[in-house]
Amino acid sequence: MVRADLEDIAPEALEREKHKKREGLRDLPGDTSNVVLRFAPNPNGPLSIGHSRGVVINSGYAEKYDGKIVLRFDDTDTRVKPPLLEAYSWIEEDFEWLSGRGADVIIRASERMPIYLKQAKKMIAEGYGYVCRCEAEEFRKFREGKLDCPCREKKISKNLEEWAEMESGDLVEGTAVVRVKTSMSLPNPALRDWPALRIQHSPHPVVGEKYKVWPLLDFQSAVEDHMQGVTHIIRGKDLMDSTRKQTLLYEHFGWSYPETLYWGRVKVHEFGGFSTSGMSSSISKGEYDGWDDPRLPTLRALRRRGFEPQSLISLWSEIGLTQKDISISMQTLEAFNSKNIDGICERRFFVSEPVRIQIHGENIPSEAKIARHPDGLILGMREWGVKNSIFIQNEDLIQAKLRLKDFADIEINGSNAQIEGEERSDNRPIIHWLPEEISREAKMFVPEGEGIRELAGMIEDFELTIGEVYQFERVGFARLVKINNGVAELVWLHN
RNA sequence: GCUCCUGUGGUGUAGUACGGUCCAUCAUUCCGGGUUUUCAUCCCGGCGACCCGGGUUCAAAUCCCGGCAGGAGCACCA
Repeated sequence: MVRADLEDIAPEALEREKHKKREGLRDLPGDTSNVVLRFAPNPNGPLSIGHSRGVVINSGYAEKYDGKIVLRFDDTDTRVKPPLLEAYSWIEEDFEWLSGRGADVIIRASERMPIYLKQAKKMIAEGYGYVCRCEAEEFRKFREGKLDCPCREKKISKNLEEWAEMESGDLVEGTAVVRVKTSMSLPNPALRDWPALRIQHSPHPVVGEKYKVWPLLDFQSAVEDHMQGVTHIIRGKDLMDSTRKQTLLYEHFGWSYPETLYWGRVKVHEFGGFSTSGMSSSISKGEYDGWDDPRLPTLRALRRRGFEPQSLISLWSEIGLTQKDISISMQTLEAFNSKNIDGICERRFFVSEPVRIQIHGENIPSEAKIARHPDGLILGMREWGVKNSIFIQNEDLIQAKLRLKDFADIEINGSNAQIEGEERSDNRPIIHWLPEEISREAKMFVPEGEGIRELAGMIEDFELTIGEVYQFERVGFARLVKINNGVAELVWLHN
């Protein structure tokens, strides 16, 4: 009835935008007039592909709302995940490479300790925090049984006294912790009097032995987000309870908690269980060459192989911000990358497992010209001098009649090839090849399972630039990383 | 055990707040074809999905209830 009326009055009102996929990032909730976002990694290694989601999504929103982004190093643990001094600048570089710009504000939690310590003392003084002397195991029982820990009822003055002992270093590690006094009867056990600061006497790589008490993530992060005026927190949904814990703290301090969004767990099919600390120890054991080893899921490795930052941006934008736990494949990233680089990569030949053959014929052309790029996106030709001796791939040798790309039709007999004509005369297979004079020894490193396969071959020695990604025709994309004793070293990218 | 999150083709995603026009979008993979002196790029076509069971309703991917499955937190890690 209503619908029938509408059809008369305003038929366009019934038109619904269907069959359309939403483009770009979903709108941010809340006040978006002055967006401040943050990206907060632990500086215990360079950024990995997993971190890249945070960089891409946060920078995407910063751009969308003309907001600011804070890069904060959460380096308040010297024991379990100790900071790596070099990692701070690595991360800044990785961030800039990926987002195309530096962060608006860069801070290290370790440099902001006075603020956290002051806030902790305030919390204790106001009776919202207390020094708990229970052992971890002991407290676990109280938490599980919804029982108050005896330390909970201590007088504020006593708590402040013990806090002073913690700060001064008089208390040894493990003998005291500052807890936020929420409630022990909360249905969610994670929120019951959660720990905010603990004693750590081991030196910090940045500030040394200056501090004896260090905040845990939930406390440090909560305080710092407020100090920086963060309006929107985008974090993994494994940190949902952090939001709940921190909200309780904010309520106590009379602050208002930022809008919070979450993403789910991401697994990259090709990279099973890599953790920053795991990679770190594998590298020091010599199992990998370094953080940019092509088998590693670090941004440095992807960069070294030849991935463009735009490809990561496309990937994460396509995935968007969802709370689903997902499992993605490098194939998807590679598809984006192929599209991004195909038009800008010069073509070259790489003859793997080369076989030398002699070419014979009446009038062998003395030179060959092959386009730098087949679609003319890059102008110009690769020009070679040609004599009798050439290399072709061992696997191409089995064919009898072949065409040497952009050169001549041939027929192979043993290790000799007869030229049948320069023009293409039929649709015999076309292979890539190299005159001996233009060939340079090369090694291509192809990650394969746990190891790296070293593919020996000859690379076309025509205007090679170190650091450049080339598309090797009929082979795939690879990056020229160096020329070592005359041997070109290539790192495989993808097909 | 307690608390929480998520379930749309092989993978990822749109649609779900306001139920219909959704025989369900787009990307990627895969399959087939076209262009191409690369097994690249590009173009065309195809296969393929609403976790299950009830309920409400003329009508459910969408609302309700109950299952099931996957993931996370309950660290003196981040």
